[in-house]
Amino acid sequence: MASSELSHILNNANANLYPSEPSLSAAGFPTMHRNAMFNDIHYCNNIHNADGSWQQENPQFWSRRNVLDWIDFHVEESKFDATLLNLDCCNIDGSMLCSLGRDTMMATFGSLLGEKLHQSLENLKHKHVDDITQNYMLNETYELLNTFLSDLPQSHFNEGPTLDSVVIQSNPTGNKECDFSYCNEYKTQPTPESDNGYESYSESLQSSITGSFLNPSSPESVGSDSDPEYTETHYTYSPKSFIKQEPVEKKRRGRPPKLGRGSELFVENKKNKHAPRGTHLWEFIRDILIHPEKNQGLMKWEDRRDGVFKFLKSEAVAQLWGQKKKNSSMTYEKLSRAMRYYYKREILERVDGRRLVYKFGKNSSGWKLEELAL
DNA sequence: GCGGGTTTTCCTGATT
DNA sequence: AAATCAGGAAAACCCG
Repeated sequence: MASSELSHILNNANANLYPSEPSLSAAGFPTMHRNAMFNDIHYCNNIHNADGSWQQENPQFWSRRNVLDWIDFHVEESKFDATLLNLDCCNIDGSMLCSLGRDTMMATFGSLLGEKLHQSLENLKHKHVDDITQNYMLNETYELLNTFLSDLPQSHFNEGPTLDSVVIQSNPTGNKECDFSYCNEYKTQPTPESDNGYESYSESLQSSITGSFLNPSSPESVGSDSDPEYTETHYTYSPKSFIKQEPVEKKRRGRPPKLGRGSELFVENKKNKHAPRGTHLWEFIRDILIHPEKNQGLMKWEDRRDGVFKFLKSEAVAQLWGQKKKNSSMTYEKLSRAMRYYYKREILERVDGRRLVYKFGKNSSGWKLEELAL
């Protein structure tokens, strides 16, 4: 940690220990009697918070500087004596911070500050997970609407504006490169001074969840998703519904779906191309986990070393998997059945008694820190 | 075309 | 009560 940053913390803390204007923060509003949620989400103007970007960013993606700013804010607010801080513990990035449990937090920062930090972190995590869910649903709606509009017979609407043009026109930056799909998950931009080698914002956008996960990093998965042979789905419009129609009628993979689960209105497109080689489910899951900057709160490591992980947004992950396999009817229930088959092959190990928690087994690879370091 | 591997789909029943 | 887990069965699809 840079010594300037240390002194930054200590100075701020000391200034609060011996304030010239008691009970007023630098921003001029009382620091007492505000709940943690309010502080974390709505406070924006504290001048001590030199960078401030931690407030809008998912804690998973915080830089070391963000973590420091966040600790600084809470040290300052709780009038904690910063000289008691083990400063080595502050030199971590967001993903490491998020892996600390409540007990570790208390042991590291003391029961008072530790509890406060833990609460704050949980609030911020939940806030961002909720954002992701909302955006995910928004994006789905967008895609449906957009496909619907673009495939309407032109005589009906006389070449009216597409959803894209509407969205883009209302976007002051006019950045047409920004594919709406999943990009909204990046509601806020990362800090320009990002110090940990994360991708730039635009790069993140371009390789947004869809793109990046469709190009798994494992050797087996190379080029797995740049399928030029992607066959477009066609739709017909009728006053009652709009129905996807395959150019060539092919049977759906797996047991024939039973009619009656929404299939009357929306006949799913069926796979009409080979699933790319190497796009195994466990690799897809692994790649979400090893790219925390793109993970967006979908999954998290429970025990990084042992390969224990948890689904945070099980249905969202299933939808992504379905999107990758061009199967919009994928659900967590089906995905989890495939996951359970991995137990026998020891690609996964069972984790008893914990919902949505799995563990990589000895026949999986590419997730261990040592492997990734290579 | 065949067979093995890997899902996908559906299902029943149990557990949390 | 709803979500999740467990695992059997059957089928689809890929690949060698």
